[in-house]
Amino acid sequence: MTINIDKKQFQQDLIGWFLAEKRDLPWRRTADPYQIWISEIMLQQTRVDTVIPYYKRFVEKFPTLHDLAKADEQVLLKEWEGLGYYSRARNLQAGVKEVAENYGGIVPDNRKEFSSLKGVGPYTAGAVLSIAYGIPEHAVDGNVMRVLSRILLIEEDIAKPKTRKIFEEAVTEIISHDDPSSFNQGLMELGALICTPTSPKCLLCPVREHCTAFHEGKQQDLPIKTKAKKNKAVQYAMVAVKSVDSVLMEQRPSAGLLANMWQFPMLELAKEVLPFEIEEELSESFSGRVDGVEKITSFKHVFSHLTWNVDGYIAKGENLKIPAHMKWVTAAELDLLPIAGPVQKMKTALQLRGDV
DNA sequence: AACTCGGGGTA
DNA sequence: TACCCAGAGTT
Repeated sequence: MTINIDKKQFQQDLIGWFLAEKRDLPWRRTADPYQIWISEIMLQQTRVDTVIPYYKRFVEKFPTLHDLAKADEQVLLKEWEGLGYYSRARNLQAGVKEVAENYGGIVPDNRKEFSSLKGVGPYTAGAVLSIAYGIPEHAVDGNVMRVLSRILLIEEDIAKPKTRKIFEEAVTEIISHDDPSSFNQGLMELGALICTPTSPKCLLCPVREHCTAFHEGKQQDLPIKTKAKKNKAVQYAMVAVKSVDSVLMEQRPSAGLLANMWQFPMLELAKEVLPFEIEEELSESFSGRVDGVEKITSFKHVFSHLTWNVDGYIAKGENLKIPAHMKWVTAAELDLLPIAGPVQKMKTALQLRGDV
């Protein structure tokens, strides 16, 4: 594509603004490629304000690459609990382990090697390489596509995968080779603070004079993005089966939604059911006796692509034959298991009743 | 290319 | 509600 801006002047205006106005974020206080890597993984599809406390706890718990490489996965997932997209945590550890074993513990400083690691895609590779190593690599995220779609008046649909390549080529063309880190971060900072999705603050924009959309009054119409399809709903029963001093928990499969996270045993339901039907279903699946089933709560949990409608039950179980992915835990042990949002809602309901 | 994968802030 | 967020992996 043809780029009709004054590159040098644009770089100077953008970087000058960034250096003067950048937010004081915890990952901007380190030069450690490992810690910058962590921040970029956490920031995927996740807001800065959400990440900050997780990042601080995480680097305190796993200060070096080797600390994370040797960490227990349950402990790792517990640190990630509530942040979402849990495969990020497991992929990050897989990548870190590979660096420890195959790269002498040194994070690779080139795109080919670094982006071969688990969880490191085109954006994260460019972000870490430019920020940690000062290498002029593109780092195109949602902010960058929005900002550049306006500045360069790019009207391709940013929801389409191949559109990202257009922006990568554009960044490669205009990136500063003197300060690639500030250039890439400047584009993202601009997207976060000034060139926002709705109501961009053009009158405060340091690169307004370079912006084609602003000159043509089209900043509100960009970027072009087609709509995502909406999600589906699924009905579940979530059952806290209690014995004398423990409750039954099950671990989810190692792949798919909430992989390896724990939950109270769940039954997918075709329709609304009565408590005695829950009782029959559970007694049969455990070849034992489950009784006293009582509904204690009901809630909805919305994921990005599906919705869980959950009825929460409590029950008593004796002499159950439980499968390998389940175990009985005490209240103290329960607090150590990584659980996702819907399970946390159930746990809270149980705690309010004094049941766990 | 389309789908999967969380959770929360915001208009 | 619907959209968006410092995206990547799988199919």
